[in-house]
Amino acid sequence: MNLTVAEENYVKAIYKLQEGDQAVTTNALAYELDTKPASVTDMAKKLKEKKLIDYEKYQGITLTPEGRKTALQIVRRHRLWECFLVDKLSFSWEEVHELAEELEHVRSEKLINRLSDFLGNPVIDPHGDPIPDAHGRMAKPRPQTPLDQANAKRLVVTAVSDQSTALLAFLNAKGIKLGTQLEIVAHYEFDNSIEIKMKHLPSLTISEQVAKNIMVRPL
Amino acid sequence: MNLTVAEENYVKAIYKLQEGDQAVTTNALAYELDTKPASVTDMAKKLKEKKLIDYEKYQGITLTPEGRKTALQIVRRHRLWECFLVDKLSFSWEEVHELAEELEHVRSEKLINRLSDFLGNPVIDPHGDPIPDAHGRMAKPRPQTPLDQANAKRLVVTAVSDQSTALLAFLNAKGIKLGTQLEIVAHYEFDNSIEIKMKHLPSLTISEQVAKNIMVRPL
DNA sequence: AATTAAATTTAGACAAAGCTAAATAATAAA
DNA sequence: TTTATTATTTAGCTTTGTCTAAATTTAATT
Repeated sequence: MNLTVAEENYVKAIYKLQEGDQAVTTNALAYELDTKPASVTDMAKKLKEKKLIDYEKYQGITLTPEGRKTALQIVRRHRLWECFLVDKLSFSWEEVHELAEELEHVRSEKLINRLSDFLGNPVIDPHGDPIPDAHGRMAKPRPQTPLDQANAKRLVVTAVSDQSTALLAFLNAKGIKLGTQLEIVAHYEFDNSIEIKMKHLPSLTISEQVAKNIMVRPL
Repeated sequence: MNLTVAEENYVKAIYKLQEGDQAVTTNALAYELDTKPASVTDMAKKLKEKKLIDYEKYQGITLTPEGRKTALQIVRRHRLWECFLVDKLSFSWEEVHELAEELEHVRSEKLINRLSDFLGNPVIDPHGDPIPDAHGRMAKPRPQTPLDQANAKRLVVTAVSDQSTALLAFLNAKGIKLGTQLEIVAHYEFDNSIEIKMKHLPSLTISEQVAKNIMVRPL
């Protein structure tokens, strides 16, 4: 099936938002893709036509098996390019997302399989996310929660989910990166902030807004 | 300046067709881009607006200095990706054109400069064409003529200019590739064919049509 | 159950990039 | 220098992906 770049981006976003079998809402998708709900409705009709999603008016969106397969291909391409940029071209992990976002739309099985071989068939990308293989099989993402929902005290950063350049640059400035160990000092409900502490550094207060995008697992 | 993929393709094609100061015609550009003259006229107006070309009704198209700079950036990206695909991912030279055609539209100076470093800053691509450096400077293409216009007898293949997949596959089947040495046995005017001979192989007849796209230099 | 609020969809419009068919300009031929 | 031919442009339409504003449906709250 020949998809446009826009269609691929929708499929990828639906995959990202679809937890389990819950349908993705029009609004959530519009927010994720930085577009308007009306545009999402339009595209939903097209993707349904192409049998990539199940969609009934007002009922939200879920990927079909075919749609899921497509999404996994795109995710594979994205994550392999991220590996390439970091491992071979010495980019830092917070720089690669936007570039991979473009490179992922070059559709060639042969290219991507050779790229994978060239990189030694990696199974996780620089953000700690697993890479689907050529058949769409992928390691289960390690149990991770957003930092604002973590209950354990001592944690390690495993990924950053909403990969806007601004956020990544912010984290970089604070010295927070993949593998960073930190502990939660306090969670202030009254102003939605979290105080964290990293070794050898003074403690640091961040907003829940930011914390939501930092994925961690217990150490 | 932010160009669309279509605009980049036009600029690149104009660069390719513009020999010296001669203006490129609407028809030639339409043929090169596999589109219609009316579409070229439309795009010419946009590119003039963006100051990438000089264009007056019925007078043909030439690149402005700014347009030439843009074209050289695109050519640089294209040729570096071709090197990457051949040198690092083991593609053969006739496979890479279409992939590079897509990769070239990922616009990032940093990416392309790092890619160049990673490849050892090559100065010619797998087709034998020179690669512009980061400032748009490029070695003069070596003196080469299309095979149908060669006067010397003993020749070496330096490039293939019209890089359609069909043509490249045809040449591959015949064993003609970059660096192949051959001699012209005879040029038959009456049916526009050329008989050539490669070492250790029986002689071979090809059409002028094909020969036009094989660039050679005297050996 | 009725009303309000929120989410979603429809209707109509726009920009980009292309097309066809018709009109016009430039060039070549008689 | 007319006429015929070829090249180019214009006019109007199509598709893709987006938008805003209005209408409608679903969900939440009285």
